[in-house]
Amino acid sequence: MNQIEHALKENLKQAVLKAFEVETALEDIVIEVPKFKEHGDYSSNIAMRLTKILKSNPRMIAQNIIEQLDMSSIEKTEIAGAGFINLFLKKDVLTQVITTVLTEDELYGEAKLAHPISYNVEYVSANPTGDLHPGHARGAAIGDALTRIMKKAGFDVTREYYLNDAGNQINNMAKSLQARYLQACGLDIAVPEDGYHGKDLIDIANDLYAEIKDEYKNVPLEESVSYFRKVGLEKETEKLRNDLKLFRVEFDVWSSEQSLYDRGLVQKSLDTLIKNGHTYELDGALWLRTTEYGDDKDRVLIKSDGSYTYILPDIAYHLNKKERGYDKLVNLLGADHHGYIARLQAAFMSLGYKREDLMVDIIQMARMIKDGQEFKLSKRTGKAVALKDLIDEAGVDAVRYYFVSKAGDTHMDLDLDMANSKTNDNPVYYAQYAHARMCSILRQAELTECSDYDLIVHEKEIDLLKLIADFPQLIQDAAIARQPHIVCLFIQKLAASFHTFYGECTVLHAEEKLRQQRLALVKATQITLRNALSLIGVSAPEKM
RNA sequence: GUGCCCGUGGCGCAAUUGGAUAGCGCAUUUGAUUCCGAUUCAAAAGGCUGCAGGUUCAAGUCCUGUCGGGCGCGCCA
Repeated sequence: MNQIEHALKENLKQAVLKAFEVETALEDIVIEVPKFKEHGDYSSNIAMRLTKILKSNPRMIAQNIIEQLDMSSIEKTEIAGAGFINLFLKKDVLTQVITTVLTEDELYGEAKLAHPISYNVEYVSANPTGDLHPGHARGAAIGDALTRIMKKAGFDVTREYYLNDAGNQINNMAKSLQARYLQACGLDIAVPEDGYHGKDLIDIANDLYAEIKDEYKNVPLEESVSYFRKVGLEKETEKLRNDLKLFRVEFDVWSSEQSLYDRGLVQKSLDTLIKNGHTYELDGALWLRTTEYGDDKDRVLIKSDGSYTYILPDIAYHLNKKERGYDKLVNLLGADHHGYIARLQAAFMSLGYKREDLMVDIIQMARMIKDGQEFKLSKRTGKAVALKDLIDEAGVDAVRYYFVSKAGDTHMDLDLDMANSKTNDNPVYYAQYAHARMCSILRQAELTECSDYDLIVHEKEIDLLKLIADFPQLIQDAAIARQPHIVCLFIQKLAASFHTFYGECTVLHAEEKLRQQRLALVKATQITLRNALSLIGVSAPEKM
């Protein structure tokens, strides 16, 4: 319906020009699908928006506009409410979408942009020090769906994971793994207080012991720690990749923090900040004047002992992303790090970049519910709920769908019992079942192309058509707003609309000509639903 | 103490980013299948959008205050 909407907007624009000799930008003409069918297939509030300029009452303006409309694709118009212009389309404008969908197939909904903006989208970026927890899982599901949607919308997207493989937390991980290894050797060594107490390190240590036995048992701790650092990093990173892959989440680029040091980029960004005059020395430390750009206090870059704080490599990382040529950077950040946004953005601007080129979206924490009780999710207590546990409990499809179906900035519960249910109360199965139903119908009949769809007139058929036709625009909306849950809402509506249609309109038992046209409609619905599900990374089974 | 996020029928969430009568699912009550997959459909009931002001043609949405919940507030990462 991109095309239909575009044509309507152009139509309205010309009508406004003819009626009032006022030039309006196409993007200022807003048309929408009304909540209520009685309000037409589309409606526009353009008359109300023009009241200020024209100093006239909106219904009068609306009247003048509709008199100038090109009616070739419009059945009728109405003025309603405070001055809405409601547009009712001719039937064949809607039915032609069937042909479009059947022709484009898996490409239906996809947009091609002549000059796409390039986006770098970073998400998850969990430290390689333990298992992924549900908060990471939510970020992974949303980030993956978002990037699929943005790509479908025609954006140039790179999916990126920032691997914090340097810094204190890695040393802590190394010492913790070292302790676990020595425990495996039979020694009574405690994991450091500020170390990582998760079960994953025990598993890695046991595997390691099986492999190398006592090789490092009697090596002085200071000497062997670098070994455990290296091995721990490798194993933890591998585990991250595998878990994410199991969750159908993959990245185009894995960026290493350590390599920022190795390539001198940390030093370079430090030099830039100093050169730009955004730093000062105090109490033997070097500070970044982030308050200059709205942070609530300045931040230390170099501690008085000469070592760097964590923010410095992060600054280098963002500099590096911009220097790789991306127009826009998007970060999906866990809500527990929201306090970090202001200083990151301030640092970004200190490098000379524009605030709007770094967009940070918060992914709220999620509570896991099982048997009516909450799972606690602490990575360091050793009693963590991991991504893998979730997959075992409810399956990849259900977990992904649940996370994506709620807006990222809302606090949500994931009820694992519901995610396991195979009935109407589970939106994933509801949509998948609809898809299987469509495939079942299509299996039982030969589909032939129809030259026109004159018999598609039933109210439920038209409802389906409108949804299908809206899909391309919906993808644009979801991509621009960075709100993948919009696609899930669409999936629910489409599935529900199909089930209703199914109840009221027989396909296989209809008279031959109608049967063919309805088959084509079912096929178009099936393609659209499948394409929508694939944007969420959820399978569209042909049988269940 | 201070900053950010969230308060929408019993529960979980929507609301086309300021638009028309606040929707959907679950749960509750009632109906529908000799027929394309009942993992389905139809219907009823359920609301002063936490509270109080304000902004305008129009507020769940924006502003101010207030109450409640979550998360931050290191020369940790």
